[in-house]
Amino acid sequence: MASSSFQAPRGTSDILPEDQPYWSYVWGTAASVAASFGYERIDTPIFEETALFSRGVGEETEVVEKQMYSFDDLGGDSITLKPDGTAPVCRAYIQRGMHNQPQPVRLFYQGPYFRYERPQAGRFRQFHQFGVEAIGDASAQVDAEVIELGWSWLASLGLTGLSLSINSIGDGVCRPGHLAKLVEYFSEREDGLCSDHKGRYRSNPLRVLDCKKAPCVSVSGGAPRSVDDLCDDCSDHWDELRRTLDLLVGEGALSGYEENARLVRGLDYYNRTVFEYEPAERKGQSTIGGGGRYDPLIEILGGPPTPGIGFAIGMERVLLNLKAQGVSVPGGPVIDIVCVHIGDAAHDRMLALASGLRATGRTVIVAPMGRGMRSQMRYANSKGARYALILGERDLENGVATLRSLKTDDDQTEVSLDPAVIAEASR
RNA sequence: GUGGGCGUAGUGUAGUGGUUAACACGUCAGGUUGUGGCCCUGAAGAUCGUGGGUUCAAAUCCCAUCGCUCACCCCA
Repeated sequence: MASSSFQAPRGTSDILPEDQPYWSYVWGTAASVAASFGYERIDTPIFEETALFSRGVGEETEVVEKQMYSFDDLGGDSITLKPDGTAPVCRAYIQRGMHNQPQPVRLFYQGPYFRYERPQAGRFRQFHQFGVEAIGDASAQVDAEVIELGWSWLASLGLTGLSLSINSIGDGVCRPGHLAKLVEYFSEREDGLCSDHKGRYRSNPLRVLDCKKAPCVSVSGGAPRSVDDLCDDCSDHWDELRRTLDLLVGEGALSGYEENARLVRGLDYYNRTVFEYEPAERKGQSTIGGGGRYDPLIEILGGPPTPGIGFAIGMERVLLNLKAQGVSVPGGPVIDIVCVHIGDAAHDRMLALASGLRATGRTVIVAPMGRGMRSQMRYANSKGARYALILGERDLENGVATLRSLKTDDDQTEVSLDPAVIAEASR
């Protein structure tokens, strides 16, 4: 590996052919599970106006403050590679007038996201998410539907040992009061907080609850819980959510859930319901996906007041766990036939046969030029081909070729130089 | 942004001061006349991440730097 050669940028990776079966399995399953819930695919641009994120995700979030890939384009506009999927989808909802469709509008998406961070296991600068948004319905039943959808996908992939945590963080009515109580609680116990949060609990007390360091964990254990401070509306919503989830658990659609008062989310747009999916092994990243309700967001982005809820699940994290659990996925493409040719005339004739065979649906490779027959046969074998189709000068005169099976010993037949015949023989 | 570990052919490794840096897998070419897998032979492929220092002598010791990786933070 010469140091002068290029490398993929830090935190990015190539998805090599050997990995593609995993990706298409996971992608494909996501699309079909989402479709089975009546969700429709949407693709938004890779980049958006910077302000969409600073306003939508929140000026003071970690993501906006120090993780965005932003730049001025040649026209002088500030552009940002999307760090998040929800804000762009909401932008599209507003811009494309989706409030004129039957509500809620159910959408799903999959694609790359960008955050400038120090990479580690399951965390990259370019990563991929499968996400879902249900916009235009404030009921707790939609929360449960979204939660079930994500769970259903993860389970259908073959992942085991997953867990689901839920919480309610209140809304504009009750959250201010709760935050004030939290600040008061922490101010009385400031000495017990970890060094990171001693001075910072005032600006964002919720962060302390999320802190995994021993001091903060023990202090926040007794902290006021947001679910205890919910206003009537939020409280009803919370009760209704749990009732619906219990129903789903009873039906076996969910294996269970945990109420976690310490669960908060790092993006500002969340309110009421928040949730996370956690993998069996807590090595590396402890969350493979999460989401929540974001009722204020559409209005913040300039649309009519419209409730919404969604989740995003990290593809790389799903794949990490899939591989760790040894889940097997459908294999990649199989080469049906490698065309082995002896002599230029045979090669030229092979080209026509190969296209004819491809037209019948066969996957065909013509062996490399300039190699002996033995070498071409070895090539065919190492490509894992099912058959070698052998054509030499002698055969040209006789109008036949040899179709040799590479999966069974000494199994070959003569075939005429007709794609339909060869396709049939290589069934 | 903070800390730990690691950097030798495409991949995985050996080599801890001394002649042309080794092995396996992989790649390519051969093993007689038109046939793969196993086996055999051969070839290509590494300025030992980079720069500097110590030494008669450095992949090997020291320093710096870059990169990779793991963790913290945060999140998917």
